[in-house]
Amino acid sequence: MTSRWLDPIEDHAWRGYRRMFTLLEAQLTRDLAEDSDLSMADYTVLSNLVEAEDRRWRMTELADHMQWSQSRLSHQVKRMERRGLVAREQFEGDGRGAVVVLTDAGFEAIRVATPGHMKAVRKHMIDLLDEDQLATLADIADTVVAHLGE
Amino acid sequence: MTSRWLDPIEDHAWRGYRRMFTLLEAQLTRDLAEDSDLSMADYTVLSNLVEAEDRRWRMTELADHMQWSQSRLSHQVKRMERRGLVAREQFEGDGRGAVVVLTDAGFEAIRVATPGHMKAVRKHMIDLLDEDQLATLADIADTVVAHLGE
DNA sequence: TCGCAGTACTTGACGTATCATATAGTTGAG
DNA sequence: CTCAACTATATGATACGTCAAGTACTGCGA
Repeated sequence: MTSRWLDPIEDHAWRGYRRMFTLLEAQLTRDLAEDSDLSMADYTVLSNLVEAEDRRWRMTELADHMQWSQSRLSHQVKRMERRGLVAREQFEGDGRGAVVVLTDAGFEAIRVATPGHMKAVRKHMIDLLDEDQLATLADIADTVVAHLGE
Repeated sequence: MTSRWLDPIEDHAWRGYRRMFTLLEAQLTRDLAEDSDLSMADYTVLSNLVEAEDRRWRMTELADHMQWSQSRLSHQVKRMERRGLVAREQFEGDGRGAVVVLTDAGFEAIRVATPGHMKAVRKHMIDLLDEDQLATLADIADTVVAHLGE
């Protein structure tokens, strides 16, 4: 059924991409869980907060930045709040607004987890590729993201 | 925090890849849901069954082939069975074995869904890339999959 | 042929993602 | 100044995915 829709090169690229991301996601999730008690979702939220000024971010803006739905972020933050990784504050100047803040525990959690996680990213993907491949991957991603994007 | 772990090209490739796959997955899921009542998981299972001889596959082998856990497949099949897309049969010759079979309804569902889905795959990814990029993407995927693989 | 280790699969609990809906605060037209 | 439309966020239902545990059958050594 495939050859009707994609030629061999396209098919190879598409199936390969699908398989790669399935496996990679599973592996990174496992590695991260092993030495950190964090899920990929936790890690993503925490790393964005760490990179932010003042370790805080307004809900909507963070959701946009991460390209998550507001609902997804809201649920995620609720779970993380329960575990003490983040806290919520009122946004000054707009009674509807909420701000997520990285707690000390959250900061500590990602500080500890990052070296291992980035090692895994290298091991399972980045270090397997040469510079041309990395550059092409970046191009591909930019192209696709620009098309879907914003 | 990034530059400590990845150089600029690596970082660009990595963040780009993550963003691409987040957006692409979401878009394909939405497109598929719009004209088919199928999730990506449904679609994947159905398309593997369609490609199989006799429209059937033993659980373990299908799970291996798709690189899914048995549990994941079992849950998915249960949900699909409930909707009449697949059926389960006993595996002859081993009382423990189970076989998933594509029903007529399941066949019809994927027959109808495939053109639109493949159009979306082209539109949001394949047709955006030139032949070199596709070939490189296939290489990258093969490399990563071989590393993680089997 | 007994019994136990191993294999095939299912189930339950829980975290995660989506959509639809609810709630509360804001803003602008009149 | 009021109210309807809009925005920011939260929540409930349900689908999805993982891990751990359970059930049931197989096969093999003693």
